[in-house]
Amino acid sequence: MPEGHTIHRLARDLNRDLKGKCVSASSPQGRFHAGAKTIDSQQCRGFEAFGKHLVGHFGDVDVLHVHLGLIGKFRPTSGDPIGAVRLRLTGPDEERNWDLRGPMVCTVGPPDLAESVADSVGPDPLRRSGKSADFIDAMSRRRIAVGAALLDQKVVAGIGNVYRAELLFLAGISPTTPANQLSSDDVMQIWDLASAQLRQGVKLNRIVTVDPTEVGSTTVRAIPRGDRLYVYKREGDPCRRCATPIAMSEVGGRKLWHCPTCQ
DNA sequence: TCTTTATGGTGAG
DNA sequence: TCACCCTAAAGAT
Repeated sequence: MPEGHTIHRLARDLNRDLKGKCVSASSPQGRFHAGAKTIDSQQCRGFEAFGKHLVGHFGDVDVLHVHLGLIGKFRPTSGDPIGAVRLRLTGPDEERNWDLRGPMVCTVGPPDLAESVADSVGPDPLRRSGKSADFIDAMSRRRIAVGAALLDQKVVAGIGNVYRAELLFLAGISPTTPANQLSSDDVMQIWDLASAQLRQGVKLNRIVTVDPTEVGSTTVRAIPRGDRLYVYKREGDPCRRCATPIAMSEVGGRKLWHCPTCQ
């Protein structure tokens, strides 16, 4: 489930378990022997997220870079490794492991690796350094559809296919509007919504964009699966606000859902 | 139980 | 534009 919120949450959880601790690292699957050996038995100095990129600091000079891609998982487990575990990290609690499977990227490099990862993406609304001005500037330079621009990690870091659809619904913007033709109010609204929604995603460890009162719940946590989103994967279902059937199209090479009336 | 699909991104052609 | 990476939940049977 990797959009930006997942990675920021992962960094937080990994820090709670491993930051400041001596960590053992291994590659049960075998494809990351050298990298695991490099960070093995070193002190974990902390993890941080840049959009969908996870960066871990070990010892004085070693940097771990992980990108989960579409199918990667990095989860706490116990017992023998199951399946192809690329990297296993274990802290002082030897019964608890963090197992990485199916990542798109898993490398270890020198200190400037962290910098190059940070520089490879645009502003991240979940980081203090993520500035709305950079987002506004990037949007003004794109003639492509806003629905495509929001998937470009150079424009804004951390938004994926679920959030782009949901944010555009919340903002009431048609996905095919050229990014550089949006009003400055619309662009700022998208940024603020992204910031708030991703932050909630980190807190809940899941994507919930609907207002609980609109689906008969009292809290966001009580919303049943299937009622948590406004448009994503709801083709043909009635819009939660106007009952117009949700439409599906392809924008930026990926499926995008929207309400033709509300947007 | 098997098949399909996916919240991502790269690199070849 | 498409194959690929190669997990795992959801859907089909």
